[in-house]
Order: sequence, then C-alpha cells, then structure tokens
Amino acid sequence: MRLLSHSDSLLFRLPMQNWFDVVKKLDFHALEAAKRANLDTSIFSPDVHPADPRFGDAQINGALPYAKRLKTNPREIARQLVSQLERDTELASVAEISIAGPGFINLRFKSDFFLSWLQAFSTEEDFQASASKIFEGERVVVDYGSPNTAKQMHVGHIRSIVIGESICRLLEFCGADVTRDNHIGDWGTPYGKLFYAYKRHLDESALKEDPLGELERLYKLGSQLANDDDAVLEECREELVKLQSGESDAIALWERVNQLSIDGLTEIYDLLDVHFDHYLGESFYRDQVERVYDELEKAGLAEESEGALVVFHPEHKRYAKQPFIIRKSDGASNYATTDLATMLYRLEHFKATRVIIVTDDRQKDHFEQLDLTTKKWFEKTGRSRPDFRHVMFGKIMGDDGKPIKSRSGDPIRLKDLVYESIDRAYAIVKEKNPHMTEEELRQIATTVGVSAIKYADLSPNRMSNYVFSWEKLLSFEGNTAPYLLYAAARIQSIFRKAGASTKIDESKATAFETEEEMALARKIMEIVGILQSTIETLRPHILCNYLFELAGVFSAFYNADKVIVDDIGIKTRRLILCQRSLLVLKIGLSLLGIKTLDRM
RNA sequence: GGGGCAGUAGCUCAGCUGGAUAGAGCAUCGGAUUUCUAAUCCGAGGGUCGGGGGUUCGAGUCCCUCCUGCCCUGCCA
Repeated sequence: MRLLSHSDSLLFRLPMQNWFDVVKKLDFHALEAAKRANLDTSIFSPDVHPADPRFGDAQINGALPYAKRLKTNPREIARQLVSQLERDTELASVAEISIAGPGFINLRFKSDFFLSWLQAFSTEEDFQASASKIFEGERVVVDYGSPNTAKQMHVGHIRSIVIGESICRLLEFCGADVTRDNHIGDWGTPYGKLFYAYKRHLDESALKEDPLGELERLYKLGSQLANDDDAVLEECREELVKLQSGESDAIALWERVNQLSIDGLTEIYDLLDVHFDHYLGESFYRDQVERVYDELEKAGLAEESEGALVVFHPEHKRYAKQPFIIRKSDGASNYATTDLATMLYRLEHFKATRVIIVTDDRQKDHFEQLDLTTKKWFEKTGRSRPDFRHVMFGKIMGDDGKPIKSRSGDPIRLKDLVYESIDRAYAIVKEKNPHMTEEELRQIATTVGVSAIKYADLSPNRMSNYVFSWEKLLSFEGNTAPYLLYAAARIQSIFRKAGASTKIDESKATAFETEEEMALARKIMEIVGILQSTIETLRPHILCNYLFELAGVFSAFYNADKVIVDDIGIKTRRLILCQRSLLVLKIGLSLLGIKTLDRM
C-alpha cells in the first residue's frame, strides 16, 4: 500500500479537475463572493489576471472599476470581497488572500496546490480535454500556401505556409475538423507565354532535375521573347486562347505543367512537414463563374458599372464607392469571381462552418469585400453563412527596410533558404557532437534547420512586418527554435540518466520548496491561458513567447536544482517538473508545426 | 483625398479585455562549469513608450490632433 502524502488526500484531490483553468475558476469564486457581499453583479466583473510573482500568483482587480462606477472607496469593496473569499473553504484551502494598494486582491497559492495541479493534469489528453470543446463539431477550411504554379516559391511564401499550418494544428487541437486547401494560382495569362517557350525551348533533363526551375525559366524566356517581338506576343495569345477554349492539346499540356508544379511544390512542403488535403486552385473554379454572376445579379447585389459587373456596399463608408469587381469590362472573370465561387464550394461541398484564408495584409480590402458580399449573397439565397476570418501577416523586410530581395534583385528562393538553414545547422550540430553518426547528424540538422526557419516566422506578431536576417534566423541563442529544442533535449537526457521512463511513481513527491521549483510550476500552469489567447486571436507568436519563457524558467531551474538526487521526495517532484515541462514544450512546439528531438 | 497597419533600450521585438517599479533576446561589461547536455545560467548598465492634448484612482494600452514610414484605394492576385 502506498503512502498518502498530504496533497494526496481525497478531500484535496477531488475538486482539482475544476482547477485546470485557474483564472476561470477564480473568476467563478470571485463572482460568488461578490454575490454574498451584496455587490451589484450586473456591474461587477472579477477581472482575474495572472499576477506578477512579486505580488502573488493571481490577482482580482474587479473592485477598482466597480468602486469607480459607484463612486465609492475601492479598498472598502476589496475588503468586503476578501472577507467573503476567506469564508470560501475551497479557495481558502489552496490560496492566501490579501489586499494591496488601492484595492488589488492578491492570491498566493500554497506550495502543495502546485503539486496537486501538476499531478492532476499530466498528459496531453488532460491538456486537450478542455480545449477540444472549443471547436467541437466545427468544419473548418483553411486556405493557405497559395503559390502560383510553374514558378519557384520564394521567401514571400513562407509566412502563409508556416502560419497556416500552425493555425490548422491549433484548430485541430481545439476539436475542429480541418481541411487544408491550397488555393494555387494555376490559371491565367502567364500560360500563353509559358506554352510558347515550352514548345520551342524545353530542356527535358532540366525539367526532370528541377521542374519548377525549368518552368520558371521557360516563362521568363517566353515573356522576354514576347516583349521583344510582336509576332511572338501574338503566338502567345493564341496559346492562351487555345487553353481557355479547352482545346485538348492545350489542356493536356496545362495538366502536365500543373502536375509537375504540384510535384515540385510538394517536395518543399514535405521538407517543411506540411501536407495539404486539396489543391483546388483557380482553374478548379473556372466553370463556376457563370453561376456567381447569375446569383449575384438575381439577388440584386451586382450591377453594371463602367462596363464591369460590380458589387457596392452602400452601408459601408468605403465600399459604398469602392467597387468589388466580379467581372471585368472585357467579360473575363478575376480573383474576386473565383473567390466567391470558392466560398460557395466550401459551403456546399465541405459543409464548412468556418473558412480561414491566410495571406499577406495587402489583400485586406479584397477579403473584407469578399466577406461582405458573401454574407449578403448567402443570406439572400437562404444558405448558412460560414464564419470567415482573414488571417493576415506583414512583409518580410531586408536590413535596408525594404521587402527582402537577394543580392541580384531576384526574390530569395524558398528552397535555397531552407537548405541553407539545414546546412548551417549541420555544421553547428557536428561541431557540438563530433562522434555522432552521419545519419543522426543529418536528421538532427534537418529538424533544427527547418524549425529555425519556421520559428523565425511564427515568433513575431504576424500583423507587423519583420526584419529578416540570416544571423537571427539561424542563431542558436535567444528566442529561437534551437533554444527550445535544446531545452527539450536536455530534459530527455535527464530521464536517460535517471534510468527512469517518463512514467514515474509520482505519489512519492514532496511539495515544492525552492524558488526555481515554484517558478517553473507556475509557468507550466500558464499554458492553459496561453492556448486560449493564441486560439482566440490566431496569433501563434503568443505561444512562441510563452514557450521561450518556459524554456528559460526551466533552464534556470536546471542550473539551480539538481534533479537526480538521493532524496526520493525531492527527486520525484523534480522529475514531475521535468516531465511536465517536456510535455508542454512538445505540445506547444507541435502546435507550431515543430518536431522535438531526443538529443541534439 | 479616403482608409488600414506600424513607431517601445544601440539593434530585433514582447507587453493579454486600462492595473502596481514598462520586459526579453542580441550587443557591451562582470560572474558561475570536479555537475543531469555551458547550444546554459546569474548579475550590471542602457527608456521623454514618435510629439502634444484629453478621459480617471491609474494610460505603452482608450479618445482627439500632429509628425514619420509602409500598404490598399475600378478592371493584378
């Protein structure tokens, strides 16, 4: 029979499940206290925050705005609340309560509360249990990546891929059924020029070697030849007409180019561990544009203006005058048309309850107009209206403050970027681990290099432009993926050294004592709120920031407190901290699309 | 002209619905290693939060105004 530690008593353990989200739980208790104190709960909001460790673990600030509304003394309100909170036996058993300043209520959890919390929530399933309800039953189509075909991807494509993938994983973690759809640019005017050059100047071996590179070369060549010679330009036009009119040879060639393109794209996506369910690009919707014109005209939303078919939104201060052009004056469809058709398809075919599109912020107006138009269209036709979110991001800048370009003035190829990162990672890993096998070196370098690229893109706020620098991207210090991977690898190492698996007899643990133990426990618990705000805002940098802090607090703990010690109580509780730190790092990194390593 | 985003330490950036003395990393300087991975940790210096006004117990955060940069603004995506 195992011994019961004081934190193991049934009385204490039973309610722990409700404490997973500490802020939410405190909010509830504070509101109950407010009722008992006869405060007007239509006005009072507890306003619970995680606190600066100097003051405690959490604070309830609601007394101040409440007193302001009623023009009374905030400290008096706080005093009334505290006297009720102290009568709350569940709360009083886990925390010490005090008043500070003008009426802040500070709570400091008792040491064994941290241990009980960590013991109650110990697996990925435990962490996912509450999150998985957020988007339960939701079908979400996430549209990201979206490069043009027959071209190499460049550095400008990385943010959509990396942010989009992270958002997919976050949504799945929250219980959503996610469809990853790559809305490729596989239709349009460039194909005339490409086909002209393809038929005359194709280098078969180059095409086999590097399909996207060769197709891009051919497009540029065709473009240049057409530019120099009007006769060539005319032939390019004819190629395009053949394609658009569905001539079988042209379609066959287009299909071949498209397949080569997708194969080329997939090579890099595989490297980045990003896998799409569909590649439903612009071409897929080309036969559906008539339906869009018809429905929008019948619904009275679209009108002729300057020869084009457009949608105005009279209620909107800007889009009352700024048209959403859905058919050009030459009769051709455009981006707006296919995006509308895409919305319809996602509703009808995927039964989407939500649609998320991940692009740069220059397309903000376009997607606002798309959303307004879709809402009215679907409403008038009696359809359900999926919730639409445009997840946008800023540009990647060079150190000259302008959008990033390579020295030659061309965009930096994404492939080159990723492989250079892997190569640099390889050199560093090899230097640190001279005796590692070649295979292991390669594998670690790939993970480190790819992670570094991804993390550099995820850690800044996606809304702002960020400055690209090789040094920062590939740095192994500071808020970077390698720093996080290293922290995780060190924890794995502890378990190897301890000869213990991650499953340990946790009942032997004693309550935390050292400052570093407490700080780490506190930090681990913060993951709950962090996941919520990351998901609410769809801003992965919030999670990045947190993981960096967690790794830092862990490292401080690691340096201060030895884990493998003789005292079984101390050793066990420290192993618990290690195991949970590793768990949270793994969950967090996987939600960012980053794999962890056992050693590095 | 209209609209959007941004301006925080020398550099790159955090700062959650307004909360206590504005924080990291890099760089600089000073420490820690017979040790579970030093790819680490601890400490120091470094700020008119673009300027000015306002709202209030309290403003980097909200409102107004001005300055600066970038982006969008009818037939590109």
